[in-house]
Amino acid sequence: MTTEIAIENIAQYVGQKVTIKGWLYSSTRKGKLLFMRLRDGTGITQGVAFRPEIGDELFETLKRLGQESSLIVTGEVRANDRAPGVPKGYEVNIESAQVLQDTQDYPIGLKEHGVDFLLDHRHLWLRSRRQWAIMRIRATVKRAIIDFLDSHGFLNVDTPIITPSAAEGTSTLFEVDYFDEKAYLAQTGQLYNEANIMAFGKVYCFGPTFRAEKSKTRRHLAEFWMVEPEMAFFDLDDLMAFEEAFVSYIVQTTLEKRRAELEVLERDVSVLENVKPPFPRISYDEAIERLHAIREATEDEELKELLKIEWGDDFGSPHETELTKQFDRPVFVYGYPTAVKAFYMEPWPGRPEICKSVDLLAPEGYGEIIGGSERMSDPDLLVEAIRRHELPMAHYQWYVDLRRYGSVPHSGFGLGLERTVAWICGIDHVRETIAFPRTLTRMRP
RNA sequence: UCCUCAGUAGCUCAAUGGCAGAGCAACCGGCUGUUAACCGGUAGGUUGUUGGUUCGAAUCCAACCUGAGGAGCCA
Repeated sequence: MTTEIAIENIAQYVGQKVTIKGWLYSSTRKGKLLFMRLRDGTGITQGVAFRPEIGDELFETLKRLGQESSLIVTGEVRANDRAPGVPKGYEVNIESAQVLQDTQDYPIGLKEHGVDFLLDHRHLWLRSRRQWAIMRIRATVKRAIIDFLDSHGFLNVDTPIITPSAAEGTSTLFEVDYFDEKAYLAQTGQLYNEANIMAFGKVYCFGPTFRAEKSKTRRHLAEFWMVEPEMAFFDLDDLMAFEEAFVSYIVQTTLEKRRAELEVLERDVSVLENVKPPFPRISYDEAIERLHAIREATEDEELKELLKIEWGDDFGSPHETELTKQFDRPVFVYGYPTAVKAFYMEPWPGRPEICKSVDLLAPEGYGEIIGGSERMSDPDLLVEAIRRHELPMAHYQWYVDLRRYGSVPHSGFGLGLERTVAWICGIDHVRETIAFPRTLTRMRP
């Protein structure tokens, strides 16, 4: 009588006979001894086959199995410090095995490969240890996001993906044919969220979003996931306090639940352990001063050139990177110039040239993971802003209505899932944080 | 759209004007503690494409194709 187990729970079965259904990840032969690393989707463990114990026939069969062959093995679990795996330190002494398919010529070896090759084989690449760890962490981050919001009085309300016009009037969007009318894939659900909060108080949408920008960097995807919470009766200070609690919860939950995966990725978790409130808050004005000082101090001529900035300019990626290097946790930058931000942000009282916006920049060069703001609540100012940005007023009539019927101060933000996961995992490209990335040059597999 | 870099065996790379090579993977054999093992052997090539320079081009030149990194824009 054997128990079918998941490898992630193997520690509970030391001394017991178990069955594992999975795939051969790699194997090493040593004469009469055969070490088989087996994966079942929940972890990796080592199967040990000893020729005199299992007989020549089965030993020969197992010895010749190719990488990624599918099989079912049965044997006793024992603890052994030398055994590798996730979790490590356990192995199964193979007594019997059933081969479902002997795979030969699996394309992805255990040695290093180039990005182009790996992306062409993404459907198989997902099976490798690092990718497996990243996707498990992504699922945990997603779960933490939903749990936090659901337990803080938020209602999950889905927003449309097909929209009639650019919500913010800035990005390039994917065009679709909507029954002979031009429509676009949504780049944000925010405007709809603003309608929803007036009905439900606090809401969030969480889904895929689309940008047709021809961006070709480690921080960009054409299709990515964004969670957008929106809150009625929330000002900019409330917003920052909420965001830091939210991000801290996500990071601490991941640390707690995905230690083994972070270890696979060789992530320095001490950096993540710092991610607790309060986060430093600096104004845009102060950020510009800091950047000028950094620029003065650097000897690097190239960096000096990249860091050129004047009040009123938006930050580029080099600016964000240098700025975040000064802190050991995410940093808020608030009060950006109105001119570089979207039309709907509330003006700063007494300083109309800046607005009540706030971005959260992740440390270690990961850049902006959250963009948010207090939204404009005065109907007349909003109409004026829509005109100033030359947006089609007819499309925004309903949005202005929200300020005509019971307008309240309200705020919200969007958090990019892939950038957040990349930062938590400590990996250098967002394309590895989603199962099938869509980039400027890749739509397959 | 612009800038930079790359393309050679299934994979990762070397060969910079003179016989196209190595490691891994594959195949054959050996080993009772492997961890991307190790040891011996076998097989594996239209050097991204087209044109040019040259006695001779993977190497130099031009155009193109493909990919990567970055800028801009953004999460």
